[in-house]
Amino acid sequence: MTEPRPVRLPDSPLPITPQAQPEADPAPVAAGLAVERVDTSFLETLIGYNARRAALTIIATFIPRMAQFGLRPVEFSVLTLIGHNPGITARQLCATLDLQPPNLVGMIKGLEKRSLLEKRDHPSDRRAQGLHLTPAGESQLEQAQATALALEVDATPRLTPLERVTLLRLLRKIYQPDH
Amino acid sequence: MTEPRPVRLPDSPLPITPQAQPEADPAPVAAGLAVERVDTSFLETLIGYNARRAALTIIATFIPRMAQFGLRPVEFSVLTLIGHNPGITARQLCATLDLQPPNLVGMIKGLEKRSLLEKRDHPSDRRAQGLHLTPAGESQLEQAQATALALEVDATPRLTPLERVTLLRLLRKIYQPDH
DNA sequence: TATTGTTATACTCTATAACTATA
DNA sequence: TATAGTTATAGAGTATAACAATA
Repeated sequence: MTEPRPVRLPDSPLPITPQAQPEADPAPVAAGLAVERVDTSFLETLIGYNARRAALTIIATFIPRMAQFGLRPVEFSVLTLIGHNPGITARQLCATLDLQPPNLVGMIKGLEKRSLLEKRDHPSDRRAQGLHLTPAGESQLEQAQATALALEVDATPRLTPLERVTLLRLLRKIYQPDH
Repeated sequence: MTEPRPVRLPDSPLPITPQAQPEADPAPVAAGLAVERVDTSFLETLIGYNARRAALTIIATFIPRMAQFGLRPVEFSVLTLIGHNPGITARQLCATLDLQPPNLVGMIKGLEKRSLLEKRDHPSDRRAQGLHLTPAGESQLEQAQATALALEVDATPRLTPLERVTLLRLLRKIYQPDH
């Protein structure tokens, strides 16, 4: 077995500088030295890694604060889109939020059972149903949206208003390829 | 039942401009009009929503390209950290990547069975084990890292190099509160 | 023939409780 | 008493196949 060797890449965009390694020991220690500070420099060069970590951080604040409304992240998105788009269909929700139709069925059913939304006949397609908020749903959504705006700022306290705008613009460029 | 009313917030950071609504109809249509273009303006003001959508977009490219190495996103992160931090413990991996220890056990076991990493005695704590890549693991990791760097650029074609640097910096400010 | 909504189902991911060996 | 690693298990999230009604 060879001496543990830090991985290096030829084209790394940032210098990869691992911990100082133990010099060759006269009495070789099979286990090596303990790691004191974890080097995360390579992962931090990856947008996917950083975006995922940031999203999970905000969601970790979102979930407990939205629990008062009984809304999980995707349920909040669904309710928001119905509120701003009365008569939207399940198919349109799936396309907009990148959901699989079977996974939306139970969600709609639950929100309907809680009297937050209702299905109506679609005006031109008898296969489809238009989704509409009830007055209770609209009231709930208004409070939930205010909570969402406030918690986002609380969850990202180190971002300035300008940085927020910049960040939103760059993130949209990733998942909206044709805008 | 009242006329469908678009939700408005007093303090919305961006103007919320829903679709033009149907004027009051002399013969009231219970179902309303169909939605033509979905208004997502409110969700697009939320960093959490945009970060999640962007992360999922990149991961959707990551998964099929990393399948050739049999590495899923978290497995790639684990292998990377072990490669750059020989002797790191499971506890340190969990703390760094925000994983639950029980969820790491099977992953380590699988990577060990594939001879990509090995456990060694920890030099000072007999409860813990130091994790090290095998030569096969290091080789695999080098190729996987090169693939990860390339696919990120492919998955975010509309970002300039400067925008990438800016985005990484802002995302890190979210999930690294004390840097 | 294609699409909307649906059911059933399976697979992955994540979280909690409880245990052991050691610090 | 606290911590590192582990087991078992439950829940949430996500994916595919197949179907009825309608386009």
